[in-house]
Amino acid sequence: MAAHRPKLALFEAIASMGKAFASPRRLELLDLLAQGPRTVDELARASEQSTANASQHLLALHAAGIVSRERDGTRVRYSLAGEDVLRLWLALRDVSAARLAEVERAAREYLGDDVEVIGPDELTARLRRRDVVLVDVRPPEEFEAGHIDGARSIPLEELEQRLDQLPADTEVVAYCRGPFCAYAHEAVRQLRAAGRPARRLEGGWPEWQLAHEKTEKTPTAAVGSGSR
Amino acid sequence: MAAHRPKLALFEAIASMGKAFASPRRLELLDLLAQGPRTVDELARASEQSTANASQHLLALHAAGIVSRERDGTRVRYSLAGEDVLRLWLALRDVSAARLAEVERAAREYLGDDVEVIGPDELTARLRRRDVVLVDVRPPEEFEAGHIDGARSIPLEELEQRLDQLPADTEVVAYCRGPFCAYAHEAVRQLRAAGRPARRLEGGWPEWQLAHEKTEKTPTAAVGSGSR
DNA sequence: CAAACTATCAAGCGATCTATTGAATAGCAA
DNA sequence: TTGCTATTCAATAGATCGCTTGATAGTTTG
Repeated sequence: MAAHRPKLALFEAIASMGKAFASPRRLELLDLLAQGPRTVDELARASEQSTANASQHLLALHAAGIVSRERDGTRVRYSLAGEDVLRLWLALRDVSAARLAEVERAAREYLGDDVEVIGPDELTARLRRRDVVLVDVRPPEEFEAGHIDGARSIPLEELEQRLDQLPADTEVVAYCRGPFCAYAHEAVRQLRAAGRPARRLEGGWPEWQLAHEKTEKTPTAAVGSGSR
Repeated sequence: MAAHRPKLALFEAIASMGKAFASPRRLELLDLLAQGPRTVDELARASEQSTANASQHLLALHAAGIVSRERDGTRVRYSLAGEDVLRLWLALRDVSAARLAEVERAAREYLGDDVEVIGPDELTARLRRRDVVLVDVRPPEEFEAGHIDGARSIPLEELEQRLDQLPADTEVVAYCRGPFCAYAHEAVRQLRAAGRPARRLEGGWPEWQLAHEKTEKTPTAAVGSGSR
C-alpha cells in the first residue's frame, strides 16, 4: 500500500475513488441515489441484491467519499455526497455512452425501441403555455424526494389504470430517472398504444435538477483547478 | 459476463470504463497523455515502469475507449480520445481532491510547501500589459505538443542555469502539468530563493486549454444527456 | 535478406475484489 | 430485561487484476 514514490501514492489515492466506479452493482446504487436519499433496505430491494451485499457496496462508496451516511433511528439513510459527485457520475455515464459501443448496444437492448423525445427548452416553453401534461413515472418515493415543477406523479405501474385521468387532447410528456431508465420509454409506448400523443423528456430528474437549481450549496471544499 | 438482467449488463458496460480509472498506473499515464500524444516508450519512461507493463495499461485504456492509438512507423502514438475524456479525468481528479482527505495529504507530501498562485484572469490581464514573464517548466516535448500562448519553455532541469535569461525586475509566472504537478512548485521555490518575484499559475496546460479553446472538434458522437 | 528496434502477446503467481452465508451489533419497543 | 428489525461484520471460495519475465510480430535500416 505504501508507494515509495510520493507521486504514485497520490495517484493511488485518486484511484481509490476510481475503484468506486468500477463495479456494476455500485453504479446501480449510485444511479438510484441520484434520484434522492434512500435507506440500505430500499436500495437493496430496488437493485435486487441482498441487504448485506448492498451494505458492503454502500460502505465502499462511503469510504470513497462519494456518498454520505445518516442514521435515522434504526435505519441508515445514504445520499450522494454532493452536486459535484452527481456531475461526475453523469459525466462518466455520458462519456462511456459516447465512446463504448457496448454501452449503446446494452442500452438499446434494455430500453427497447426508441421513442420520440422533447428537449428541455421546448418543454419549458410549452409548460408555460399549459400546452402539455408532464408526468413523472418514477416510483412515488422518488417523486417525493424531488421532481420537476409542474409534474404530476403517475408511477408506471399505475399508468394503464389511470389513463382516464389524463386529458385526451393534450400531449403528454413522460420523464423518469434519466436517459438509461426504461420507465419513460415504456410509458410513452403505452400512451401511444392507447392513441394518445406522447413523448419522453430528454434526460431525467437529475439532469433537470442540475440545469435548473442555480445556487446549490457546495458542502465541503471548493472544487477548483488548483487552489489546493 | 452475461448478466441475466439487461439492466445489469448496461451498468456492467459503464463499469468497464470505470475500471479504467481504478488503477494508479493508468491514471499516471492518463495524466501524461493530458499534456499531449506520446509513444509507448516515452510514456513508460516518464512513468517509471516497464514497456510491457505500460503497453498493457495503454491497451486497457484503449479498450475502455478513452485513448486513441496511431501507428507511426515502428512506434505507436497514444493520445486522449477526446475533450470529453479530458474533462472527465479532470473532474475525477478534482472531486477526489475535494472529498478524500488522503488525496490532499498525498498531494501535500508530494508537492512540498505551497507557493503563491496567480489566477488565469489576472495572468491574462498582465500578459496583455507585458507585465509578467510566463514560463513553461515542463519537459520540452510537452511544450512542443501545446502550450499557453506567450509562454517560453524553460524545463525545470535547466532553470537554474538559465536564470540570467530572465529579466530581473519582472515577475515570473511558472506553470506545468496541473495542480498536482511538482514542477511549477519547485520552479517558484528556486526563483524565490534566487531573490526573484515569482508565482505559479493555478492549474496547468490542460485546464488552460479547456478554458480557452472554444470550438474543439467532437470526434465521435455527441455527448448529450439523453439522445437515446 | 538480416539486424535492430518498438510494441504486444503469453504464462504464471501473488494480491485484491466479489458475492454468499451466517453471526454480531445497535437502536427501538414492550 | 427480552424481543425485533435494520445494518454491519467476518469468513470463505471463486474470479479477476497487476506485475514480471521471456517470446513474438511488425517496421525500418543496412
